[in-house]
Amino acid sequence: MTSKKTTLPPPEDAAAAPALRQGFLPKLIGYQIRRAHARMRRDFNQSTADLHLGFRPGEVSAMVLIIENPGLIQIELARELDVDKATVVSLVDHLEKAGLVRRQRSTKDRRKQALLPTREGVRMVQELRRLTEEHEAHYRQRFKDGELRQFLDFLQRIYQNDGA
Amino acid sequence: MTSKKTTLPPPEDAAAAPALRQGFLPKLIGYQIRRAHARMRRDFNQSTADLHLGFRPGEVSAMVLIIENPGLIQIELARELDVDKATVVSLVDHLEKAGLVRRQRSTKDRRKQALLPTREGVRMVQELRRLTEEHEAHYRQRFKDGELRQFLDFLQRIYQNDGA
DNA sequence: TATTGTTATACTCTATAACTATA
DNA sequence: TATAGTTATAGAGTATAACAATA
Repeated sequence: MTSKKTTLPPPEDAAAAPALRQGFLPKLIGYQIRRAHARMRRDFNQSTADLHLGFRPGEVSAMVLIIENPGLIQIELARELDVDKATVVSLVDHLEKAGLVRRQRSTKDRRKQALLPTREGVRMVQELRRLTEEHEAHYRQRFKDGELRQFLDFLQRIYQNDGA
Repeated sequence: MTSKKTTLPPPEDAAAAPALRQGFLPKLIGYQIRRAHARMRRDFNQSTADLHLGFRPGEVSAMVLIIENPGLIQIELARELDVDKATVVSLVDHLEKAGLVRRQRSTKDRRKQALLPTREGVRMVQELRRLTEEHEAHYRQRFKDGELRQFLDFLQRIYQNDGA
């Protein structure tokens, strides 16, 4: 799937080790979700690096949100991404330097920075979308249609904190 | 659930914003898993911080694996945690300084460092287990029994990379 | 006073590369 | 030569605190 140039050991080389006892870990949502996330993130980063794109998951999300909601202000982006406003500043700095978005002070409320995609930004998201879908396909194929819908729903239940 | 002392915006304050358009993001496993993981990790860290324990998810996993497999060597721990061996060195350093594990050179193969829990380590894991189960309960309650089993199975499908 | 954005700073997590010692 | 562990270093990702401009 990806070109492995790392020093990481081959994961789950079935014949290699006699399988460790994991105690109560496998029953923990937190444990399983951490491993699954780390696996996907590493694969994704490797994929973008292979194409000399160097985009990270959070940047793709931000670009999509800006394109879908042109004029989005930074504080709203922070809320949507569930990160601090200071984190968004450096994220947008990076996207702006790459020529993918531009900031525009709101004339109504001059505290606000509206975010707008550039033409290059729109083009890049199209490319990143193709890459992302390709990456996703490797994982989606492990699920039947109904299972995928349910999996996404389960993940959303974790994110939504009303029940907590 | 946790004492919020951060500057993060209140997440999902339903009445606050008119809900952004998310484009294709919600259909992405990668997007949903990233958000879900970030939410759980933040809550967990906050919980341990509140108790002045300061343990992170990866450390709990490592401690459980060492207790369940006394004499585990570092390279095996790295493989199980799916991280580089250098990462394990600093992880074990931390646990050793906290008095929870000790290293013991293998006499058979003096390259290997066997990891053994201290009495204090065993005691700490009992405490961390209680904390972890309490933390998990907030999320588990959003799932029926069958759903939880299926959710854990789905997450494992992501982690296992044979199908990729 | 409260909000938006910014800067400065720091901490966690993790990887890579180069090294030592052992096999 | 290959493996286990270590050290040094660096980068991504994120948070906190203090601040300026604006409301």
